[in-house]
Amino acid sequence: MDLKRITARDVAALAGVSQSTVSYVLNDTPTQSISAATTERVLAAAAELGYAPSAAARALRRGTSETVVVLLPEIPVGGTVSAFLEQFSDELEPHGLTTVYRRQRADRGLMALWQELMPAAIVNVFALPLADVAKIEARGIPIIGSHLDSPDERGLSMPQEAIGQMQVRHLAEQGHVRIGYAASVDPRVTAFLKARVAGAQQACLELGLPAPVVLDVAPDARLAADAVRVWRAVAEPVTAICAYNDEVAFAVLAGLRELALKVPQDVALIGVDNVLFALFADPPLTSIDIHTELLARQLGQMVLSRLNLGAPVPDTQVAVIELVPRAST
Amino acid sequence: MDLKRITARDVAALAGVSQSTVSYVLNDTPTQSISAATTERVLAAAAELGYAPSAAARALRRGTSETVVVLLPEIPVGGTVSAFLEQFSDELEPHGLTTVYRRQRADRGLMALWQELMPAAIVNVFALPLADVAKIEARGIPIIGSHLDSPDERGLSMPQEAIGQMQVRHLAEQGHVRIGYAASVDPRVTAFLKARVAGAQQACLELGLPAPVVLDVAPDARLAADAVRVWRAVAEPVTAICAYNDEVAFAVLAGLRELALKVPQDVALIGVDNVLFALFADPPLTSIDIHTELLARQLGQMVLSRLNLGAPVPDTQVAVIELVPRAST
DNA sequence: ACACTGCACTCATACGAATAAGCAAGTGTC
DNA sequence: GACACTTGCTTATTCGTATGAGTGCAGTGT
Repeated sequence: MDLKRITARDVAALAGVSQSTVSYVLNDTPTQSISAATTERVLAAAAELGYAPSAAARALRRGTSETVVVLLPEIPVGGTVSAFLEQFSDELEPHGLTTVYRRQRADRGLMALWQELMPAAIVNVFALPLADVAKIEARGIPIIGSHLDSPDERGLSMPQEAIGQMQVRHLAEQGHVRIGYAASVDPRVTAFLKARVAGAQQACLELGLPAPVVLDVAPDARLAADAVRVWRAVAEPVTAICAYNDEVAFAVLAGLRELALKVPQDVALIGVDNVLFALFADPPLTSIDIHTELLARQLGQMVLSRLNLGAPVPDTQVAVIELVPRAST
Repeated sequence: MDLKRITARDVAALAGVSQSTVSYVLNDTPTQSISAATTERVLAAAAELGYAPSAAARALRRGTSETVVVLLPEIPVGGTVSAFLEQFSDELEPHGLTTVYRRQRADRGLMALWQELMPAAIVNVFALPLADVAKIEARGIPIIGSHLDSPDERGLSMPQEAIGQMQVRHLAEQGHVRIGYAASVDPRVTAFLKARVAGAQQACLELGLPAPVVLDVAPDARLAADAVRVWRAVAEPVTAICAYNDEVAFAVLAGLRELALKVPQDVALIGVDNVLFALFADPPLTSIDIHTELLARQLGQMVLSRLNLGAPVPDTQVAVIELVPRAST
């Protein structure tokens, strides 16, 4: 069988040097100087044999792998988040880092994960046990993330509040006063929902508007129509609705259509995510575009800089969300 | 520093046995019998110390890791596919397998990947160099996948042709004869597009209908309207349109709206993916639901059975696509 | 009393790469 | 010409686990 693992020793034999030399050459070890001639011979031999170092052996020896673990909540995530994750892994790939997604099981703690995978870094999107975080960071493994519910958040904060604020501000600019908020009933997004609602409330407060009327809107046209009736039934009816995202906005739109309300004349509507479908809604749906590629780059840079693989992250906060005004407002 | 790696030797010391015994107990090694008392002591010690075996050391020793690599085409994928991938990794996780996604770079071949990661299995969604496949499978590493363009496909075949067929058959049942096909202009999906169009053509042939009129539809309402004009301009105008997916269908819908054509009276429309938005379209959009969770389970079972971790896959082909009829047809 | 067969362990080694330590040859210094 | 110092390598060891090859001991057969 011609299929044998090609090791550094094979490369060494072909190049006529020792295995150590191969390692020094391929890693460009700064503490060891190697002549140009030898370097070239080793590289040629490695290329000829198609040598690829074993990730396992390297990880074992170094005590840390080239893996970045992203800890996800137990519940699956959709569209925007998965696009973000994909782009994030694209950021790390050029630096030889492999991204691994892990649903954090309740029974296995952070320490077990560290021992098992020896990750180069850990990225989290929810709060972690602080004691474990401290221990692991003491070991030199950066933990980067957005602690949605922790006040002392370092690392990336997805601008959830800013989204709600931007929605309300846009509607206020159009002259709306009584604003409704269409909440998602999906339990997996409650953390995001809370933050966005809070942002909307804050913006109303700042602008001197009455607090937004928050109603749940299930993905069903008839139920959405019921919600719309509630918004319209009060003395000073709601004239503009912020939806948690474009899906909810579409449900509201269907509800409005059922009640023969005109958009935006009777009620204005704004979503979040700027999905392609928003462009083709009737009327086209105003939305908030979340630039996941920027967020991903930012998070990627944070990880890389903490691993000394990239430039330090500039402090400048780029605008990662953008209003996309269309006919629905 | 209280943060030291906990090794099998630590567990052994606490349980009063040798490191080998710990390994035998934890792996339930069939060739070695261990008394019940010792087993219990070891397990207790491991639990107390929070021991987790090092994936790297295990992979190095065994020559194969607990990683399943999914090879993706160079170009990013969206919605349905990423849902599928997520569900796929959920299938493998309970068996201790970690799923890793890799964009296959042109310069690094299969062999390099194998050497680097020593995967337990490889899953591919496009054709691979057959020579490398043979070599790696000879090494006992299953390669499972759908070779979209290879005739001898084993493993999973996403039923792309069946999708086009199902669309046409449904429209034919409604009495439509002249059928249009709205193609996506996105170059990253050409492989899927071709297969779906082929399925539609085949169905037309079988049903004795004229071949479908295939037109590109860019994500733009005006351009979509242009396409609709073409479909309607001929002597026997198209009365029903299959869209590549729901996004394209929405664009077509916007084009139809622009031309004040009634759906489904003037033109019927059917999409693919059954996104939530389809439910809220005006009129609600008939679509094809792809049961990604079933596909993912099927592929997961294939992998597990090839790794002798699960029951052999039953031959029964479950229906992974389903027509969701709504008002648009 | 003897070898003989499991049983339940321990010992020692290998996986492949990284790296500390060693070492020969050359280079410069006074 | 003896000294340290640098360059360019090699040798030996280590990471943590799995596993083949023993080893001691209780029980069984003759």
